[in-house]
Amino acid sequence: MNQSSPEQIIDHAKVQQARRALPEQKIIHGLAETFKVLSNPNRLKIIHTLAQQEMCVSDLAALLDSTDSAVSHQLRVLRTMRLVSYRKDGKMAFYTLDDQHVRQLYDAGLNHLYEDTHLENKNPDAT
Amino acid sequence: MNQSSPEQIIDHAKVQQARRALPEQKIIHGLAETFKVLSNPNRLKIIHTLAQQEMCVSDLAALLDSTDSAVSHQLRVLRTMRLVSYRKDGKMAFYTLDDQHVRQLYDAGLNHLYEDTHLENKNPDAT
DNA sequence: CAATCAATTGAAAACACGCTCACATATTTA
DNA sequence: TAAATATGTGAGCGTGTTTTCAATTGATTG
Repeated sequence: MNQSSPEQIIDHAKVQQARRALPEQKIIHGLAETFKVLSNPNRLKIIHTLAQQEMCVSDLAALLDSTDSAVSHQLRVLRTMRLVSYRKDGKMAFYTLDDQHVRQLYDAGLNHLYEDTHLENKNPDAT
Repeated sequence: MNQSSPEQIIDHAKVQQARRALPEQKIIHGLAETFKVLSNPNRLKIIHTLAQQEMCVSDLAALLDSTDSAVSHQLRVLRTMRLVSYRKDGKMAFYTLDDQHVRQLYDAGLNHLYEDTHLENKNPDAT
């Protein structure tokens, strides 16, 4: 926080009105968290892929041209946020996307980007 | 990139199919950029506020309980991404949101978060 | 013109992120 | 049981992001 604020407010009424219009801190922070998880290319690819099918760690690593370890770390992030779930089969772990609202945000982002970029949507993933 | 990948692929066909299903790098990176700008609480508040009304730098600083300088730096980020525009009036600068698609993503995020919060607060504990 | 004020800027500090590396764990196979 | 395999984890390193701080710019005011 900023205890010492010698900053000059220009329009008190406007600031107060805007303050009332803001969502609570809890909501804003949750929202930032949600968008942050979508702000990394490799996590986006994981989300995109696991939205369509389950996949094990080493195949994801191959897909992302990354290492098992790096992918495992990312999956832990997604697990902690309860965005993915997995089933164990022997020594392997098959992950799937387990959060509909993140998927919808991902799709919304994709659609807007395609509109803006004037590209054709080459991804018939409207399941 | 990862040139030396001694990692073992389990299901070649699945990896290849998933690779074809991925959007191009350019799209994925743009998407990550878009979400990244929404991944910071103060930027979210700025976006929320400027979507409703114009506001000058020092009032935004008061609203966010931050400093003029910090806010100015954030506004530069948003300006660079062409998400906000501003008009100068004397020594003051009044900013407004100038990107409809980021606003829609913000709203989509908010809606989903509210939905989720309402749903998950229902605790079916009493059986 | 000097003082004041809103805003901006550059550099550095403070902090957060993502990867690698080495090792641990658990399961299967020889 | 020993070796191999798939995954998970903690520490540490390089990098990027956000804030702070001091200084600057440009516009107003006394």
